[in-house]
Amino acid sequence: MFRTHYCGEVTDRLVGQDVVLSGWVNTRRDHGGVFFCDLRDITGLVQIVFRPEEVESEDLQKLIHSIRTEYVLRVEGQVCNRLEGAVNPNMNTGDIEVVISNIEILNASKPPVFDIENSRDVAEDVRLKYRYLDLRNPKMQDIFRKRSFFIQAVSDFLKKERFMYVETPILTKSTPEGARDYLVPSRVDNGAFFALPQSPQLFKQLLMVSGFDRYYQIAKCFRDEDLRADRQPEFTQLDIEMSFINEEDIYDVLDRMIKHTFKDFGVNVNTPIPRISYDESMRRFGSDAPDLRFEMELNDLSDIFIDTEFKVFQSAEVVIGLKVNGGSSFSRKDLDLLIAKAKDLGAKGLLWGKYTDNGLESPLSKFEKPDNIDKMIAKLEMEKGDLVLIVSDDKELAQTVLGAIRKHLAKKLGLIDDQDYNFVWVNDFPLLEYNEEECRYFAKHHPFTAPNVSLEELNKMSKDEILSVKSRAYDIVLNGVELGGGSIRIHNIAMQKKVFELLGITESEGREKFGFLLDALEYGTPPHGGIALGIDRLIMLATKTESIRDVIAFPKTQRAACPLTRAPSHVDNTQLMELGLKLKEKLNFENE
RNA sequence: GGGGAUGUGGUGUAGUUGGUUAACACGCAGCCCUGUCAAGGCUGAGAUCGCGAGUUCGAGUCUCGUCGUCCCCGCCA
Repeated sequence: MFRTHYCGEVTDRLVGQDVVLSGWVNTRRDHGGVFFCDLRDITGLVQIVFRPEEVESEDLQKLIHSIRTEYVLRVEGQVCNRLEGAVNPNMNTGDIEVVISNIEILNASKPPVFDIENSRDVAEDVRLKYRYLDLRNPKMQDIFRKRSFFIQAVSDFLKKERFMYVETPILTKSTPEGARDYLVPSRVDNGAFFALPQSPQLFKQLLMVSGFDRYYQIAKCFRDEDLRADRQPEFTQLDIEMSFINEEDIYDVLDRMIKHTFKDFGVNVNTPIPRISYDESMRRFGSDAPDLRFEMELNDLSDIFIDTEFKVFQSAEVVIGLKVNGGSSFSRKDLDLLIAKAKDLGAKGLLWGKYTDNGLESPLSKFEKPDNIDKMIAKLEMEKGDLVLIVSDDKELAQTVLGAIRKHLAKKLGLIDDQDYNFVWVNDFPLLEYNEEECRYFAKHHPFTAPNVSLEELNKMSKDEILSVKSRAYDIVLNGVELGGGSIRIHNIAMQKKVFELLGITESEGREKFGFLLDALEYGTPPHGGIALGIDRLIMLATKTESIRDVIAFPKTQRAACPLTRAPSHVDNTQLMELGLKLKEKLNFENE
């Protein structure tokens, strides 16, 4: 028997009892005679004491002094109250200790590459190379415990709501829209490739066609795009789909699910979760994932400057201002940094104005009528000491740039209460967006999202009118981070064909890429819709971690590699030949 | 593809305007030590400063290139 109790659960109620514990040596304090050791397992630490006078065997004494950090031990002993003055209030089990009668080294350990307790301060590539050591850190284990509890709470909730868990293929078909696919070559059909799913989107729709009614899955998804602090090529979604529902049913189930599951994080979520339209969110917050934990809204100043003689304003679609309370204390350098940031985000520039006792100190004063400046100050309700930041540009760009600056400043100025969990639904997205580079329309969500107009209406519309059509898509946003999104799907073949047409997907292309879906739509597809939540991001927010890598047990580095396994790796030619593959010769510029 | 940051014993850091034996803490090894919990004391080992080239009498320090890691833009929901 390896244990009767877990280390962190040895309490003063067990005083006098004999226990068996197993775990790792967290720290050891060897006094030559008496020997202390904090033994660690998944539940925490407990101090074990070895007193030489209580053990006769000299071999055992030798063994004890050979114990090193991270050795794996099995100990037998008696739970005792600690001696007077020896209680450790910083330890959960600090009022007791286990006095050892026997000890067994189950396994030795090389000295750990880094200090387990402080592993989070170690360079990340080292942590990832020795991830199994990094994950011994209790803070890391706590993250994964929360992650696990969340998944279990979700499953419990969805079970009660009559959802069925179904697994969908990992080896599937490459589809044109969306992110770059990860490809897997077929051995049986050389030259053909599977793709790893970017999401189980089409399969869950097919399950609705099958009459499964309500489906969910903890689904691994793969997207071969560049990584970020909150983006991994392989990530996990909570994928949900429901039949015979509309948006309200989605909002209802998700509101209750989020409330239920966030209880585990000690967070009370007020429901119903408020909703905001895409247009309003862009207008007020400059983002389709607004952070509502603080105010500081964007303000459209276009009408004030309608008669401007300032060329920059004349040529722009909109003039948008962002008032920063107390911002006139910003230094020239602060402002330069903001200007650089704005330009980095694609703005042509960023104007500023400090409202002080001398009026508005601003580069704008040279060019703009005093009257207009006064109107702006009035509209923004500026007070002495405030700052205004102005971007004039195309509408979406100006909004996005100021939206990013808004978030940046809120962080910098400490406007955000980090105990706050602010959920919001964003809906009424445009159905389509125009891509300038490829000169065609793309689905804002994906090509299977239902428009919120009927097919008859859609057929009657001009190109311009169609651009203003909204979709039945929705995103759930937490603290300015898009947690997930979904939509009511198209369940009618004619509508699906129409949307493909709008997207420039030809009849034959649609048939080739999505033929199975088009077929299915003709066999009695129920109205349906769903949503997918990014589990990794959700756990990041719930555990207040800065990096998605902290909530994934074995994550990839920015170059999409795994320092632990050294994947991806080269394979030998036999393997390639079986797959009908040959590597392109590497170009060699040795003799320059 | 672009911009930025960074790389010094096992780990975390220091290293002044280029100057000779690269410092400190933790860890590690040996010895001592019976109440510690960052145990303590003594002794010791361990880095040619990511790699390559260059400038220089002399490079951890300057220049260029390269590789890794991280952040951001593009890309991606």
